[in-house]
Amino acid sequence: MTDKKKQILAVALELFANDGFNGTSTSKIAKEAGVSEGLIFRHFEHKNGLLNALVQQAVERIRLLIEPILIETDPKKVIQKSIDLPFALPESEYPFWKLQFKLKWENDYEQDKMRPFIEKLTWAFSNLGYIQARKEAEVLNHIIESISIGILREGRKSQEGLKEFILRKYLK
Amino acid sequence: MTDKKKQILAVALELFANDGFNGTSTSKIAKEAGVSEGLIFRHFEHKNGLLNALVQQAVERIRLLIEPILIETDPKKVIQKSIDLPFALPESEYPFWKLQFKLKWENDYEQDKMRPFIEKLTWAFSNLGYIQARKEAEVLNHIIESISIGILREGRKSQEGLKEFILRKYLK
DNA sequence: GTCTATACTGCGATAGAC
DNA sequence: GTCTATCGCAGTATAGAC
Repeated sequence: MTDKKKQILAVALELFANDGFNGTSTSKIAKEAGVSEGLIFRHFEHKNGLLNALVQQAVERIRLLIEPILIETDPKKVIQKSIDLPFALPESEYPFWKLQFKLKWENDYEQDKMRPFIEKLTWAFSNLGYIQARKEAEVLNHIIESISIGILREGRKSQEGLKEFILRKYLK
Repeated sequence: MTDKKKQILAVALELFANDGFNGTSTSKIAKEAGVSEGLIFRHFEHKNGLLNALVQQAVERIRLLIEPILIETDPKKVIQKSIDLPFALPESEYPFWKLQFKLKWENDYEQDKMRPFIEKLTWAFSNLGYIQARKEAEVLNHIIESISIGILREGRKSQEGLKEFILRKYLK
């Protein structure tokens, strides 16, 4: 992957996240990336190719993000790390995750990338003696998702107070 | 409001929810609504006027939706009705709420329409003896938001099992 | 640079309500 | 006879994909 290609993707990501796919023109991407518009089509064929590449990246990034949780063997740590997840996102990656959350509303977006994460949470709750471990996991996953959305939309600070509160709720 | 005007709004809602604002052309709206394109502009001035009208409707619908909760005087019923909220949405209104959730990602969308709802939840938890009533309310609000999203994306059934579970969690 | 899509305008015409 | 809601369609200007 050449530098210019990376640069195009980075700019496309930022613009798609802010203005939406249809709200972003290829010419604007080219200008902001400091490349000719033609180069975009050389690398990605059509505008949609840009989006596809970005979605592909998402699969890998999600995997990396939840991997430390999946290999954790202490159930309490699983839960603690899970709650920490949205707060640990580097701010530089906010546009990336913003785009993913927006894309979830598109009909052809493959859902369920978080399935193994929920399984692991279920395992953790089960291990801690919760009867309805699966539901407990789903609820916590809901909380984490919604907090993530809050952070991406209004910044980490808007949610920070909740972290300790939830940790205590689950790990007392 | 004439029938055709209503029809235009209904179609615009559906298309905006599915294909996004920028992804929907006024000519397509006109065709699907069975009206001339000119009529759209006669009634709404510009394409954005359509969106404004839809957002205006949202304010009112949200008010109607949470009103029964706001006037409730029994704290347990407040919580019970709140949890029931996303499950009680008529399926015919799903596109409407879908659009609202999508719009939340736009920069100029006025957030915080749910503020009074959170206040009421806080009041309820406070009344039930919870120490950190405010945080408790925020967490439940997160759960309800995320469940709503799940229902809008994957249907009511995908979340139904959680309802009883959460009710019991909070009202036992 | 080319070509298409799209927001928006303008206007003549019709049919029904009062 | 006027007013209002509508149609149908020609036309302009611009943006945007390629």
